Amino acid sequence: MEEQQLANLNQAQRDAVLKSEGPLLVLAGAGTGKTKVLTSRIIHIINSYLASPLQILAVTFTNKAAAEMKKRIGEVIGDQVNNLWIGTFHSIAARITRRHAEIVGLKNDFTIIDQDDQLRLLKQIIADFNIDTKQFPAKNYLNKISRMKDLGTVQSLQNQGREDDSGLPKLKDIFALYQNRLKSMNAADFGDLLAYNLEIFAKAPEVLEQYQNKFHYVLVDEYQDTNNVQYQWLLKLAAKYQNICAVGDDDQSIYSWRGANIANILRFEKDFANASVIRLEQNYRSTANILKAADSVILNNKERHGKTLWTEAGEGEQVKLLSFVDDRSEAATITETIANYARQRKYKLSEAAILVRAGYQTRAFEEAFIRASLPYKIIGGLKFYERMEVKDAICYLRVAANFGDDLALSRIINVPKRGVGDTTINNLYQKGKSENMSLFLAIKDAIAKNELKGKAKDALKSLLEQIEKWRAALDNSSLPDAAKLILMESGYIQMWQSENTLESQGRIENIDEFVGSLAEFSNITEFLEYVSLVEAKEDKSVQDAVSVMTVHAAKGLEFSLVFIPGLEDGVFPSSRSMDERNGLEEERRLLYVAITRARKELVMCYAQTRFVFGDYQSSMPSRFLKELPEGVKLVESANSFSSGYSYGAASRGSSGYGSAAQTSFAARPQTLPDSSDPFFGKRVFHQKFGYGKVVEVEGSRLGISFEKSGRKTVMKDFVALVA
DNA sequence: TATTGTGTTATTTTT
DNA sequence: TAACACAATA
Repeated sequence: MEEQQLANLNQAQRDAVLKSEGPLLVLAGAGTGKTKVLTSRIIHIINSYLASPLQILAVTFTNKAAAEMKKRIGEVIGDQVNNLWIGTFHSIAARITRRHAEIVGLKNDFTIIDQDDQLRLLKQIIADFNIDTKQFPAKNYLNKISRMKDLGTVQSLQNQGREDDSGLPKLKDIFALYQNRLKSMNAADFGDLLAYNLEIFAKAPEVLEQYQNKFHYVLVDEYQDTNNVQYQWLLKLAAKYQNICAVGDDDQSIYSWRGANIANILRFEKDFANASVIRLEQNYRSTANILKAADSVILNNKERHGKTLWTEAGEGEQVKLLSFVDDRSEAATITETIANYARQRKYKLSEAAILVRAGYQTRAFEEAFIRASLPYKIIGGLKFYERMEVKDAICYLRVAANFGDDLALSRIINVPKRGVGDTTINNLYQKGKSENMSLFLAIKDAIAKNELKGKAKDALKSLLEQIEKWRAALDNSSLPDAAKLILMESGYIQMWQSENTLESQGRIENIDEFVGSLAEFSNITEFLEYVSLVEAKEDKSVQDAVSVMTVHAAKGLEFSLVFIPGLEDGVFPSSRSMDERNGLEEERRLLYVAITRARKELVMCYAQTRFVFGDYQSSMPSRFLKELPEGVKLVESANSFSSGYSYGAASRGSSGYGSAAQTSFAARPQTLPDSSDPFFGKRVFHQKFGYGKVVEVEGSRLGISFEKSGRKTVMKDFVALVA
């Protein structure tokens, strides 16, 4: 059994599995079998009796990754898998916090609030502060507070006499109030879960010791994405046995804006004495050409351990680079290419993916796919439990389950409309605050003391009565039955029914699905824990469809055929990143992630002009394209006039503008501004911008002062000289 | 209180 | 463009 496990591994993988003692960093490149190593390692530890499952801690970032590992391990060791401490950072931290909640001033049934609730709460708090919310939106406070929790800089804010560097007025006070309110609601946000663990460990060393003694082996997935608090947490838990195995890829660190600190993986050997480092460099996913492209891009980064992926697979198809006049022809041609491949049975639709830098780019593809009637799915966006109607429904349940849940109550108090306006709600909220009672009790009190008038009074009175009745329903009937009753009696379903649009019908369907899904839970608490920490199951509605998603969302996935559109300065790399510190390195890693998703074919594209936020923007090809290896050819200068959308025009265009066809874009030497160029100073015509005069020439790029649209930079191939 | 109009502003989002 | 917040109004 043991030998069979090891026989499936290459030398480096085997080394990583067998080196069970002491700190180990496994630098696992894309597609090198990192999950295999993690699972084999755990199986090896158990089967060699180095430790029992209860003594192993394995943390991931996503439920998906945790579930995958659990499944693979379970296939070998059976039910024992359930004794492992395996899960996301947040779920394990929640588990520990619940056990010792009293140490941090919570009850063990505290609720975990999501971003929506966080924002709602912050808005309430900020409202009392006379802050210009235009200049300083609550969102900014939320971001800052989350980041502080990730980075563990909360203490420094509290201890400092002066305000912090964020420029957000009263941040310190608002933060303090925010924490107070959470505490009094017996609630914690995501950042708190980890932070409370550290607080527990600090306040109760015997508790820390208990866990340190318990966990003989600690394993971490995606180590490059850990934030400072997670890092401290791991350091503490692994302190006694020092058997920490961190698996990750510094080249795939793409979440710094969420607090991930790439330094954690870069300085691993300094943090842990006698640490070993093993590199997994044999790639089982992509062709040699794709790996070459990935490597030659990432080589330009300085902040990295350095590794080179290789494969036993052949060269494969050449990586392609396409250029377009605009984003619509880009989308049209990509769509057509995928459709052709599918028709030829070369790739199934589900084997193709379009990876974009930013969400707004998906729209052009959505339109193109609808036009071509090709099945597609946009991955990302709202998750099931985040949809408005589902959240509303959940909040009804939350209020019924817990009258003190102010956040949930304030969400549904006037949905459907009950004639309870902002002023009423605000007054009640103030009353609750000054008399130190929940919103629910404040309303009750106000009704008893006759402090409300007419419409609002009657509406709130009956709402309160209903809520109390619903609590009984929750106690006495099954979860789906209770939910059905609540959503009917509250008038919530009726509200959507009377709207009677396609959209509202969809919402009702979602509500039905939501109610049905409740059957899997035995009580409301169990369900609420599930929604707060576990993402909804995957959308299984469309099977064979092209995937369109952001590069971030594609991490960890693979596709035979990958398109990366929008490779222009300002899109990829994004304009914001270009002036952020270390921004470009992270963008480059992002591109590296995108490239390494491809198994067989990779097509990269850029467009001359792009319709962004209501008007046309012209842009230069991405600076990263210069970093591609020589073999990557601009194979086709594909043009079409967006007005026609015609595929015929696209192919005609490619012969008409063939001058770029044979040029190796990436290999072309950098040229300096050239005033001797034949274009310089000439009057030219551009399809989109009309007539203009060339005022600057840099290689194939022309700076043109257009008569109508002003100064733009465009590629030489897209303008024609006029007499 | 609810509706309508105006202005502002646009990355990435594992829990 | 389109989504959102907020102010002015019915």
